Amino acid sequence: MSDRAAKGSPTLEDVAREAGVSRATVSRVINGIRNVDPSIQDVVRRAIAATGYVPNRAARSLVTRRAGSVALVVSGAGEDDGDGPEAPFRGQVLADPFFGRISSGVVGFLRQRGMHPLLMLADSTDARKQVVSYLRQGHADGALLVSIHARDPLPEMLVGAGLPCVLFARPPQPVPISYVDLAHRDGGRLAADHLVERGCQHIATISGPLDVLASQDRLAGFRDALARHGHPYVPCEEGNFTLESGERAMAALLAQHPEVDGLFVANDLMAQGALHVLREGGRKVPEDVAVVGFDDSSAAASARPPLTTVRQPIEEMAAEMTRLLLDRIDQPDRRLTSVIFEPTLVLRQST
Amino acid sequence: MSDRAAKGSPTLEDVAREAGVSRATVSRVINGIRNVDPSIQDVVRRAIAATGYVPNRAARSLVTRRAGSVALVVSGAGEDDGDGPEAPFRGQVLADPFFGRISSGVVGFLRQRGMHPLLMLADSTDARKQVVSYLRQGHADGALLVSIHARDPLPEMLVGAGLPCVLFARPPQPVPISYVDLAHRDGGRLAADHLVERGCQHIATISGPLDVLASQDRLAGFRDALARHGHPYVPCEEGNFTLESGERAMAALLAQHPEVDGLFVANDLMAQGALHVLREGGRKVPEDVAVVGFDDSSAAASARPPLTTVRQPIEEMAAEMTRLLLDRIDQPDRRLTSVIFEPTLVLRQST
DNA sequence: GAGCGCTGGGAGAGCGCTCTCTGAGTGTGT
DNA sequence: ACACACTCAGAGAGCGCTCTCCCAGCGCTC
Repeated sequence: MSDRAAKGSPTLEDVAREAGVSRATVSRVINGIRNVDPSIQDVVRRAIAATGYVPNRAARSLVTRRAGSVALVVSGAGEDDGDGPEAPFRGQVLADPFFGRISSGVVGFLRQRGMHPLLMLADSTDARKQVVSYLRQGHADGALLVSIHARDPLPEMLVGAGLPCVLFARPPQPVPISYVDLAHRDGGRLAADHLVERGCQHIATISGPLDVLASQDRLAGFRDALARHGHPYVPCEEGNFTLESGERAMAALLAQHPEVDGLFVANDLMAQGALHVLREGGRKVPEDVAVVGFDDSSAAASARPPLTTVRQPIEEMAAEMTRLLLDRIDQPDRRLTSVIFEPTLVLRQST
Repeated sequence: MSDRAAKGSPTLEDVAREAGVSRATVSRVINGIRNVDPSIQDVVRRAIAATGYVPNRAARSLVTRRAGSVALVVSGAGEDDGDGPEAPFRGQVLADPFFGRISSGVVGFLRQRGMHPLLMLADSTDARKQVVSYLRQGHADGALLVSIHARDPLPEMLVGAGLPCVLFARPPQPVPISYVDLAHRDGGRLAADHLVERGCQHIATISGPLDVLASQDRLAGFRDALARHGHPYVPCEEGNFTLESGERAMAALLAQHPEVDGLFVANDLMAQGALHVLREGGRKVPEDVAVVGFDDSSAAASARPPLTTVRQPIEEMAAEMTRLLLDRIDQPDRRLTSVIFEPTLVLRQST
């Protein structure tokens, strides 16, 4: 007790002495490997408890060459660079609940394995380099990558550095990386089927930015389904996923197509903006116009009326992404695998 | 090149050989210590570039006894325990934009020092134990603690384990820990002064849960200021920071005090709920009722009308919290310091 | 010119762990 | 009875780095 206090925390050696066995045996017990006599296991475990031993992570990973942790990297938001280092809060990416739900899923999954993610932001060329070099130092065994926009070079940089890596969402260019994604087309289809079923005759949509794959797919799925239902033409305004852009798009739609009675909006935040404009325009939702959102974010529940919306199982997707990464770290040679999740329709009062 | 590929990544030894100096010298150059001849520094740097050397984090922290990273721990949300481990997504804490803004501030500050936080959730007794043991293994040199509610035992557990630690928000019980906090009373005062100045005569408030220190302080500051302005009595309904509770509280307030023409709500989300109820009740905001929120969250900007609100500089607070922790890690013996931030009033259309 | 401090660099001892190798002890087959 | 396999535990060599010695060289004082 006293000498331990002087020497810092107890080591394997201390436990071994306490238990009257060798370091190797204690190590075996701790890592649960090979055949150790049960009675000796007991003695060792008692010694561990007595000394209050905790394995030293650095020493362990020095020899195993494993960090025992993974990084959660949020990338993008800085295609254009040359940004000053004096902008530490630039980009509210982390404050986006979408990202929060991903963290939730990742943390929830990792903790079951006694792990915790390293949170990193890669929003400029410099930051991306820093991330790669940091990971190469062995701070993490792999990376979970949430990329904000197209043409992000980070996935390739990580693969180039030999780091296991899984993406959230399919990469725009084909890169040999595992990923999880949502069947966005099916989400669009769900919305379309629902609006038709509700009896809407004049259906329009507000899409996300069309350089984003997910936006394209949601729109395509929506249009395809409507075409099958006999609506070959669907008015569409493009937004950029913000509330204001939703308001703008709705106003434009209303001006050009005042007869609209059914609306699909590519995310909940824009849908909330659309609701504002519809209300100001004197349209009742859902009586005059039925509105379907996308994501099932908190904005959907807090909108008035609450939004019917296409739900992405983000937490489950994030958990699966994490599982894929851990698998890959364990077996680097295994074939790449990707998992596509199906969206579901959440019915609320807006339709 | 070829032998390096065979042996994994290059080590100090490799760089030393390439540069024709000793390991120690290379180490000195990398860590920028002591006097190394500039010409030799140059040679070494070239050798580092040539070999593509990256220092091995594990080896380094084994000898320095420093992890070189800190943990961001979100605690609480599980006073009551005995929860099954099968609930990985329980608690949407991480999806809360409030927490997102904290992460943003922390990450933004740390990255300037080439560091990244470890994200941990401590929402049950088991999880808290796991967190402490994980940190004791040396995964991080200290913890940033965001505690969700009162009587969280984690701060004391961490201090007990000898881990440097800084809290976001003042601990309910006096614990010898540094913290950052907002002058919540001043926030309440700002709201009161503003409503009085706007000419409101019948002022009411919706408070947060009154077992939370911040809620108490906001209410007390609000009441004190109103009393000074000659409003000794202020109707108050207690909410729990959710949208629904804001709706409920507003309905109750409206029923008992239909004459209300000024309202202070202890957070933006509840204020948004209040706005819904006011609109349904046919009251115009701000003409009939002026509404002030708290936080300046995204809900404030997306509300209709946009909310006048008391702004917490969360990112700055988080950055300062991080600075305090790093200071403490560097100089463990230094006196505890805490920093209180002043709120500001953000004027929008709701008043 | 002997003694001194001061600077620049090398040698080498670990940090705490894992893991291979070795060897003692215990069955099992013929 | 002996060879052989098999189980279990210890010895010891590192993993890659830092950091404390230690020593060589140089310029200075007296």
